[in-house]
Amino acid sequence: MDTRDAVAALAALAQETRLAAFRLLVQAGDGGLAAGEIAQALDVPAPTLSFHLKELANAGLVASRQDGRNVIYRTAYAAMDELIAYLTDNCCHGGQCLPKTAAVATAAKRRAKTQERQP
Amino acid sequence: MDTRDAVAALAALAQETRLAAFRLLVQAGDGGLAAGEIAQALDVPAPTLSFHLKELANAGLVASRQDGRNVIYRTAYAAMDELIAYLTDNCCHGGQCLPKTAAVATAAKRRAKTQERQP
DNA sequence: CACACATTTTCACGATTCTAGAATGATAGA
DNA sequence: TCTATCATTCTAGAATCGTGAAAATGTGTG
Repeated sequence: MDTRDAVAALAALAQETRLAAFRLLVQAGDGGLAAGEIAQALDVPAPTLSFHLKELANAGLVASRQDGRNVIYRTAYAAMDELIAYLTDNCCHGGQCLPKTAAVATAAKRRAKTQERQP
Repeated sequence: MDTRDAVAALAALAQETRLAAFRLLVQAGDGGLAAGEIAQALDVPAPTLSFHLKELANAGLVASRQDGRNVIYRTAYAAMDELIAYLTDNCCHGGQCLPKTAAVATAAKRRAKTQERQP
């Protein structure tokens, strides 16, 4: 994940409704949630939610699939993982944040070598 | 760190110039950097940088101190740690992101009990 | 095919954010 | 005190973002 992607992911999460929607999807797990369910749970008009889900999708943080006439959204854990790896690696130089987070920084570096997931 | 703080921190980092400044400060380490040095390094006009540094400071991600006629900024590692803890805890439910990041989630929970740093 | 329903797209408006020139405040040295 | 330097605040214009009504698209059912 490069800086451009990181800024996009951070911007996607830096909005109350979107963060709430994302957290809801994380809670929902791999099964995901229909757009309507999210809209109802968050008490947000459908068009507004659709706008935000699109933002999250553009940032690669969620994926969608059609299920009948519903659209099911689910979190893309890989993207979230990459974001956290970016933060621990670039913004916690040498694991200065917390001793325990240093372990992740190294995991992040290892991931960087493996590279290429989602095109 | 509650959701409000998390959104503020994410918003603070979700901007190219601010993320670049923050990364620079992380690289600089505990010694920090003068506002002018950052402005020069990033090739950004002083008023623009000042605006962004203020945003970072408001989000609690950086701290400043006066040193002669310079103002030295340094990263507030605790805040960054809390942000990462929030993300791993709330957006990687059960460490689904990556096996290795699960360790951090537990560290985050442990931190939550310890609580209270910076007022 | 016609209908009902879920979602997305389009559009317009107001609010917020980003940018940088000009002016102001603070500090050190002559 | 005067001057130079560094940083911030003031200000205004441009750009971006968030919102929700109305219309359009797609999907399953009768």
